[in-house]
Order: sequence, then structure tokens, then C-alpha cells
Amino acid sequence: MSKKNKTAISPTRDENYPEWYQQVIRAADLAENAPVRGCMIIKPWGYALWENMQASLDKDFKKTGHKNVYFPLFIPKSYFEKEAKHVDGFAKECAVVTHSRLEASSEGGLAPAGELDEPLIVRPTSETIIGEAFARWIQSYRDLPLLTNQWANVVRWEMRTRLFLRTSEFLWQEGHTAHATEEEAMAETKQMLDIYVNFVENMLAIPVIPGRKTESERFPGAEETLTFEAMMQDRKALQGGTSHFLGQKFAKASDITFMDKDGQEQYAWTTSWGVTTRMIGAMVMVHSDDNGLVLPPRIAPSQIVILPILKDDETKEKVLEYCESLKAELENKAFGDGFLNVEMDTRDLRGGEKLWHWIKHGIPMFLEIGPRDVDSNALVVGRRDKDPKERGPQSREEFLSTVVDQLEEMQQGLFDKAKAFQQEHTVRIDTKEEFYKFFTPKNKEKPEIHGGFALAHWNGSAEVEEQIKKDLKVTIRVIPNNSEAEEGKCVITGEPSKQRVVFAKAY
RNA sequence: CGGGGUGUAGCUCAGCCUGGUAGAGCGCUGGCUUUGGGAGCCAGAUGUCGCAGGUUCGAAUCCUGUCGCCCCGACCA
Repeated sequence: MSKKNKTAISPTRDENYPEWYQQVIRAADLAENAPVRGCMIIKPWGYALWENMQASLDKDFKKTGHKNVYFPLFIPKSYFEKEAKHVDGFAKECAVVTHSRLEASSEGGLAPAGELDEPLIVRPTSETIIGEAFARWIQSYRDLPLLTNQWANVVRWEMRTRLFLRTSEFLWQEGHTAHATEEEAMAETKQMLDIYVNFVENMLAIPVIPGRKTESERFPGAEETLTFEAMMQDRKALQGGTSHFLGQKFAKASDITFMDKDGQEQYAWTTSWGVTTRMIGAMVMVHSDDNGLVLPPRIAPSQIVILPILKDDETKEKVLEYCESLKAELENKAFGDGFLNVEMDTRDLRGGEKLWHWIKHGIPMFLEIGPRDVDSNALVVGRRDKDPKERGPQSREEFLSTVVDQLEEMQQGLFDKAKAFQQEHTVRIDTKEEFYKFFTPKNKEKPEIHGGFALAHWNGSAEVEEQIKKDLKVTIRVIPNNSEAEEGKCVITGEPSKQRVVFAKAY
């Protein structure tokens, strides 16, 4: 029974990162593939994470004056055709509804019937249909700014899908706002990015690099796309969310106009911004280890699980009683915006099996309590951010007085660890040779984990972006906000550049 | 849509080449023994072998067609 080197998840991250990711999700019961191609079934433990994300972000949105709305799933094709670049960007991945009923077919079974006059597009995003409403709602500068958000599902018919990271249907929020001036709309775009970055760093403990996208990576139809990028444990980049300054493009497409103070009719300035269930995938890939999911305490559905050790009928009752009272005390402790959530697992399973179940589910803290602990008024505490072997006894009193601090320390620890990893694999590169070497695996047949973020100078041309994408599958992930002005030479062409940008392979 | 692969128990797969009517491991159910690091033994349940034709006395196995899925490319939160 040598479990010393055995990991709960196989393969390990080093052996096969993509497969490891799938196995972590499966072992943690977050989600599974649905019978419908490219779609997922989100299971209770996974959906609870999404609910916690929703609750946190929704509060931030409301605090900054946004109101929730709901628009239809279906968008008339004619609406969608209004903005040319938008069409270019999304047309290839739209699901289209063309019929309104089913009839018995001659081959048996059912066949679509009742063809619609105008096909309906299942929304890949809602700019166009919300624009139509904004045009009616907005008449005067007094109607501005108009600040809305909706929680919804969208469909983008993807070729290749992976649970949470890319699915044909996914859940998200999309904010849509309209403003009287360019400055105000730009300020909104930036504010929402700040809210996202703050959320992701503080709640999900994922360090990110905020900035803006290059023209080729922008949202179809946007004038500016702000974004934040995070580094996964395979050193690839994952775009977390985006905030778009749409200029007056969509206002012109949907005819969103208003009368300004001087009685002049003007086009409004609009923004849109969103984050998706992809955040769950990011969290899995940033924090989890070879024993399964690791959840930051603030976003975990429950922070603590109590595992009573029920040896015999004699002691069973007193152990359970002790655990119940401990649970009640813990649930009275303030944590985050509410109170601690505590699970109690009294299933009739062997202790080891039960413990590993919760380790794989990523619960931040687990308490093993048996008759010995009850007698000494103590408990055995284990933390998910440490080796399972390291767990040890604490007195009940000591534990209760430090538990919240311990969880906060864990939250911060996960962030610090991820930040250190990101910094360790972020390098400044100044020659083309070094750049190509950085992004080329040693073993081409079975690429090892390699590369990372390269901070390099860029001449600003789309040709260079295309070349490195073709040669190395590397893209410019973000032009960082905090990157200091620095004279340099484009790492590919040698042409002058004023700032370093982040190059990486991406999800 | 191009190239490759695959479909057998809830899951992972063997069996196919060389036809004889279905297997393993895991999981599940029950019993006994265990229990502070993923238990052991025993007993059980579970399948129109993706679908439709064909060859044959007989097809999971051979042939034809068809559908689904997976991997690699182009596209993407």
C-alpha cells in the first residue's frame, strides 16, 4: 500500500497537461460532456462556483450603477447584418433557427416544418439586439448614461471544445452601456476592466496582466478592447475577460442617437464587457495540483468539510454531537461577504477514501474528528494548499480563533504562488534567435511544458503578428498598462519601438 | 471542410487478422472482516457488440453503405 508517490490525478501535469485538466474536472465533479456536441453539463459543485462568481460580480456592477436586464436568445438575422466587422467576426460560428415546428416525416421520426420568414440567430453576443432597444430608449442627453448588464447563455458554434475553456454554449454576463461622450465611454470601459481585475485577483487569486489588445485581436467591431491575461501552469496564456470601447460604430449601426444640451442630434458612445464560465477553467488550471482541484477559500462553495471518524456505535453519538456543535460555531463566523460554509460528510465510507474525495474536490480545509479528539477537545486540521501528510492536531479553541485567518492566509498564499510562477516564466527577450528558441519545444513530437510570457519590442505591424503566429503559434496577448515607455527595437524586424508587449502561446 | 483514428457493460478497454452466439479491470449492490492516508475476501446485477443491408448453416468478427465521436490542421471568450 505504498501511497507515498501516488497522486490522485493521473496523468500528472508534467506527463500530459490537457489530459490532467480533464481529469481534475472529472474527479472534482465540476462538469461533464453533454450528449450535445461541444456542450457541457455543469454539476452542482461546478455551478456553485459560477453562482459565487455571479454574486460577487453582480454586486460590483450594481455598486457602479448598472441595472440588470434580459434580452431574447434569438436575434433576427437582419439586426445582425448591421455592423459589417461584427458579421465578419461571428458569422462563421452562429447557430441559426429556421423552422418553428416539427412534423412526422415520411421516414418515421420528426422533420422540421413551418419555415420562418426571417431566420433567427441564437445570440453569440447581444450588441445588435440591445442596440435596437437602446435606440428607442435613448432620446435625450438626460437618458444617458444608460448602464445595463445581463446574465445569459450564448452560443458560438466551435470546432474544437474543452470543458469550461471553450464550449459551444457557455454562460456569461454581458454589460452594455451608452454614453454622451467619448471620454465617458472610455472611462466606463476602463472601470469595468478594473472591476474584473480586482475580482479575479482577490476572489479567484489569479494574478493577471491588464492592458489592451492589438487591432488584430480586438472584438469584431470594437475600436478598443481592454483585456487581462493570466498564465496557466503549462505557461500558456488565457484571456480572462474583455471590456470593449465600441466608439460610435454600433450606435451608427443601430441608430442610437440623442439630443445634446445644445439641441444637436448626436450618436451615442457605447461599450460592452463580459466574463464567462471560462473563469472556472482558468481557476482550475492556475491552482490545481496532481491531487486534483484546489479552490481559493473566497470562491469555494464550502470552505471546510468535517469528516467524523465513526469507529463504533459506542462513540458514534458523542463524535457526531461534537461535530454538529463545531459546525454550528463555524457557520457563525463571518467570512468574505457572508459566513463560513461548512460541509459534514457522514457517509459510511472508509476514512481515507472520504478524505481523498474532498481533496480531489478542492475543499480548502478538512477536519478529521474522532473519539480521541472529542476526549481532548481537539481536531485534526488539513489544508488543501499543503501536503495532505502535513495535517495535524489543533485544540478546538485555537482552531476556532484562527480559522478565518488561516483561510485568508491560504487565499493570499495561492495568489502569491501563482504570481511567483508567472514572474518566473516571464522573460525579456531582445533577439529574434532567442525569441524563437524560447517558444520552440526541445521535443517536437511530444512537446514538454516550455516557453511562457515573452516581453519584447514590437514595431506595431500586423505582418509581424502574422509571421510569429504562423511560425510559432505565438500571439501578442496584451499591450500591458503598466509597461514603462522604453526605446527599443522590434524583436523581429529591428524597427524602432517604444514599449514592450506580452507574447505567448494562448488558449 | 482536408488528413488520421474509433464505435463492445455506468467508465476504460480486450476479443475482430484466423466467423461458432460476450470478456477483464474499475464502478455498482449485498454479506463478513477491517477502519486516524485511497481496504480485503466472498457473492451478485448489468450488454439488441453505433445503425442498416449483404455473404454464411452460423457474424462483435468478413463485405457494402450510413451515422456519431475523438485526434491533427484553418477559426475562436
